[in-house]
Amino acid sequence: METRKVRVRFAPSPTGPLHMGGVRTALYNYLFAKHHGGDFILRIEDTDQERFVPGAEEYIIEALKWCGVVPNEGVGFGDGPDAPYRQSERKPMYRQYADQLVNSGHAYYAFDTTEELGEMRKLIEDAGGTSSYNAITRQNMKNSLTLSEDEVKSRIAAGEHYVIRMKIPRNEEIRVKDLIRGWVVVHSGQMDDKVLFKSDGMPTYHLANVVDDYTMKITHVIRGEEWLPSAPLHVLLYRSFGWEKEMPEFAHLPLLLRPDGNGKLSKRDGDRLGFPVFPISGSLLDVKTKKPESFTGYRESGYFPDAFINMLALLGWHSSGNQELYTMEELIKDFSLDRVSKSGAKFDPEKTKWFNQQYLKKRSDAELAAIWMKDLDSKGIKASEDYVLKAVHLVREKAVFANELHSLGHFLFTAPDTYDAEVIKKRWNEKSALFMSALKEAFRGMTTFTAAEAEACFKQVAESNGIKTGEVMQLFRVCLSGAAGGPALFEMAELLGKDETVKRLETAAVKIK
RNA sequence: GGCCCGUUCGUCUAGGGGUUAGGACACCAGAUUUUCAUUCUGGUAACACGGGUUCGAUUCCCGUACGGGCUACCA
Repeated sequence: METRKVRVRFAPSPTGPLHMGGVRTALYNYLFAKHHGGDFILRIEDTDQERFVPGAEEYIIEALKWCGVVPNEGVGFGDGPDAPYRQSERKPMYRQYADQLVNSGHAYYAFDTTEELGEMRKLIEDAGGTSSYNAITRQNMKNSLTLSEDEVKSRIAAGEHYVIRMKIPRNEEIRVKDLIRGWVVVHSGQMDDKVLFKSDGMPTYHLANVVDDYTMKITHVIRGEEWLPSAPLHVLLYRSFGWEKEMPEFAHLPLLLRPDGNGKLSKRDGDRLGFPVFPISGSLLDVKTKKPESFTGYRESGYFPDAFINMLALLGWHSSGNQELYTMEELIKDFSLDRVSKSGAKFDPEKTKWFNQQYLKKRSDAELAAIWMKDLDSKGIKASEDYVLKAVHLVREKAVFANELHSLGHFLFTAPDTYDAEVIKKRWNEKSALFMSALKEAFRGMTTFTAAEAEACFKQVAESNGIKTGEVMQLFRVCLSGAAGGPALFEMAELLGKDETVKRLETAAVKIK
């Protein structure tokens, strides 16, 4: 029965940085589209010029690119048959649809001022009523249902501000079929006459979203659960337009919740608990205060995009098996909306780190070396590719993030200037100092200096000095690296090379007192 | 307040009328490792509650509680 080509859209509004919940919505749309060989469209919903944030759109585009969730049509990704994809650029087309609804009796003009609306709401609230502008209350307001045709005309002619409201039927059950939750039924008496067309000449989300989805031939609307309450209105809109046959299917995704306590995940939680909430770092004006606010991203925190995506995919969706690690191809192959959970998912920063670690393990030495090399460059440290490659090999197993490679192995490039005080206090004495001196001389005399040879030499010197290797092993490590822990000791010595090892032992003998 | 949605280990989840309720993160213990990390092995830990339906409910139904979302000329 469903023969149309699958077309889905991600439709954020440019009011700030796209947060990870939005990325997940985009991802699920993308996976669904690709799974069905369909189209994934990016549409920018900028019908509210008050809340427009410069740069937000660019941020959204860059974020999607970094994540590899790439639309095949839409703002920033090339035009398709339904361009433009920015609602502000589609402005001229909405009015006719609003008029169509007025003419067919599904909508009406309303002239009430903000003050009048406020008064009405207060009255209803005091009386213990529920919804505000509805089949009952609209009879007492200033609109084309209560005013004479002539007065409506003259008000409009006089340039009075007005909006167009949906005329919600008085007594009907509105049924929405949600692919994740099943049928959701709402009584029209509980809905209110939402504004469809604003006095500034722009449509509201409700009108624009339905008109665009219809004209763009969207087959499935996959969006956050916060839209579920307005879904009945959208169904009514399709019906009023006579577009029921073309109405897309709906799927409302469970929300991403904060790790501790309850509630929707927000920027604040990230700041407070120390994890990124956004895909990439940046600074944009706050939609409310209009002041610049900077924020940290997964990219800058050292996460791999595929790890980030893998984690996000599993926050609200799971296949039937026990698989946790998925490539994008596997996600596309396995994804289905009927396996999306109904309940909100608390975000777990710890598991996100684990995902990154898994992906780091999959990276080759060369890939990690390239990242470390950049880091070294920025610090003005010169090193050969071959050397960095070997350094990666030594420290990679300790890393969760590629950007911590340097802190894990900085001593492979720069000699230590401080030494672990605890180890020195415990192990540095006359006897061990003597040993280090003997070791240094023994090393100096070696012609080749492999890890195995260095280790054999170390043991021999220990034996001839009547000292147990356990007593001086860690001390040797501290002399070389300054740190009590680190990579395999003799491997490290081999990489540093004989000369550097001897030199560091000399320096240590002088510096440690 | 009203409406809507939800509820399996601390967290993400699998499962489904009869199961030792499975996996993963985290945590704990042991093994390996000169250290740390890795790896391996093992362990603690869950069907919100109350009624039904049923021979039997964690699974189906209804309530309750709790949680969340929405309730703008915002999306």
